Amino acid sequence: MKFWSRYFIPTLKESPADAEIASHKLLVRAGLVRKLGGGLYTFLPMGLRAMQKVSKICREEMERSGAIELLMPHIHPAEFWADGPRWGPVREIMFRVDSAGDGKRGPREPEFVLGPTHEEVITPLIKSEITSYRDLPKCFFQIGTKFRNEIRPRFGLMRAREFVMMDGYSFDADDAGAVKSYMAMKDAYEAFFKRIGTQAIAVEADTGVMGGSFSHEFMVPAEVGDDDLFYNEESGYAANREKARSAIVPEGLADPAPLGPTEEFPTPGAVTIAALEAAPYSVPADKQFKTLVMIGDGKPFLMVLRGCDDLEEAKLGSLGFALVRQATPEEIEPVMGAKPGSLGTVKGTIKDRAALAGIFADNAIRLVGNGTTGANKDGVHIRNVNIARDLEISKFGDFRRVKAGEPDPIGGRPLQVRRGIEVGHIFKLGTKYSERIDAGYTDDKKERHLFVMGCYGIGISRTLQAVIEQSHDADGIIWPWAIAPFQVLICLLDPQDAEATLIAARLATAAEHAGADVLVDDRAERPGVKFKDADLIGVPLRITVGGRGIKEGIVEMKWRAAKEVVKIPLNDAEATIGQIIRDKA
RNA sequence: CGGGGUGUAGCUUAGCCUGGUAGAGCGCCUGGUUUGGGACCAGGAGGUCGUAGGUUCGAAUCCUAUCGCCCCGACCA
Repeated sequence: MKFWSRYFIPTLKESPADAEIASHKLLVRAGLVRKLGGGLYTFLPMGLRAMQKVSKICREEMERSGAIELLMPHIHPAEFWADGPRWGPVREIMFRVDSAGDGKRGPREPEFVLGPTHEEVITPLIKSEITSYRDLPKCFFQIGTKFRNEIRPRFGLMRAREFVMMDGYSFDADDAGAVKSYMAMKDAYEAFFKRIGTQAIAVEADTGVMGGSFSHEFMVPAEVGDDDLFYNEESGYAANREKARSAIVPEGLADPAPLGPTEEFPTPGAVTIAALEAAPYSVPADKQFKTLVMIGDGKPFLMVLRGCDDLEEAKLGSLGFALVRQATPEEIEPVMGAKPGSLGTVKGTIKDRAALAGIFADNAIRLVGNGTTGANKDGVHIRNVNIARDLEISKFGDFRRVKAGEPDPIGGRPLQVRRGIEVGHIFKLGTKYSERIDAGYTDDKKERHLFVMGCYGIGISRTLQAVIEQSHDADGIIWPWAIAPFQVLICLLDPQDAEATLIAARLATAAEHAGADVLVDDRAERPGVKFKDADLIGVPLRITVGGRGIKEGIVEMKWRAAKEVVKIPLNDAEATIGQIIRDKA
């Protein structure tokens, strides 16, 4: 039980100028956090209480799934990272630590780094400690601070430089075991998000820098999210933008019959899809071939899409290039023979075909018959272009960005789209990390195998903010019961009145015995101030004890999420409130 | 890192264009009146106007540099 007058809940009437989104404003206004610097936040008592509850539930669900908690150092010797598979892409976000502190030691390469994640630390550990199949499978996790020098910290705790994360790592003897571990984590995640009272959707995701064979992101739907998720509730399909597919190309689609021979026609100045759609050309975007020149590991390649489609760059990962970017106009002309706007892939029109690493095409262009594309001569296009007869494609694949309303790949139902906040991610890594340092075990036939790994993360501090983003109104936070810093607020309107104070104390004790965390607002403030603050800090259950009610022989009970006030007779208020709390927990 | 914005009291900000004693609201302190949805009156404390140069008789205001912060992009829990 805490008394507000002796506790520390610095609430603010106005939002800080640097907060943009509702949850960020409320974190500060409700006295949960204060900013130290960009992406660096102090957790004030209320924020810490909420976060500790999130951590506790996370820990319980991880342990229930069989995972084992440990704690690894935040400071890593740099050699654990140097030359590893992720050193290139990840080093930019790693904080470097100079142990001497005088700038003289290791100025070129850091001696230590602050851990952004722990694959590089746990894999060597397990390599030396687990050598037999008898000790597998194992799944470890920890909950602690992570450091990432984000290029652009954003939205308070949403993308911070220092944040609290649960990270887990599974080690299995074979692929089937790894899939089992992965599914166990998926279940644990779902249980966790359910318990903290938030809606999180598991979506298929791109593996990105982590590598690995497949992964799911857990997204909290919110307008301010940084990712789009495509889903259909009936079919159960859900994927993020990078990964989302749609069934717009029917199975066994026959190529349309050619109308006639290809034919060049002049299109002076028409260098965009839109320009060709307009008069006098009037070629619909979905009858155009769009040819993009990309550079993969220094070598140009072509990507052909429908005019109406956009390239999803994350999907280029399947082509096997380490680094992909768009080509510059200067790079394009010598290869293609024309400037962007008149490019195409009709056989024989590319100036320097040998320079290309490949000509790739999105499956959806198979919907285009008798289409139009650039002639690789400035100001000239070609019509009546048909894929099989006229184009040279080295590989088809799914490279386009899906659009809302397209049929989902499972049942063909329309895809819906929402913004979401990524709060958790699970990866089936395979042997990427174990292979690098030869981490493995011996099986019952004395044969050596590599560990098959998985890794798992939940952004604890980010989840806290995502919950607020999802659960608030114009007056403040509406905490889910399970993670509220306090579940019950005894709003003592007359702290100078002995009778009221006594009643408040009795109710607070009863609530506490029933299992709730109780805050008593005993401040010498006017009722209006107390009610406004109560709404702002979002305590789920408010009990108001005041002179007016006492005269009437009642106290008032109000749920933060509800409108109506319930009057409870004084004589059995303790029992009633205790029962309500026990029912809730 | 590219583009845009912004820095004035603990917080929110006006003043800047057109240079001339730095102003308000909230919060805080004192006294009084109030007391069921952010009270009122009176008095008070609190500011090297981000920092460093420059222009000028004179700079919060104009110029240059620099730093911090915020927003959009690529990346992530």
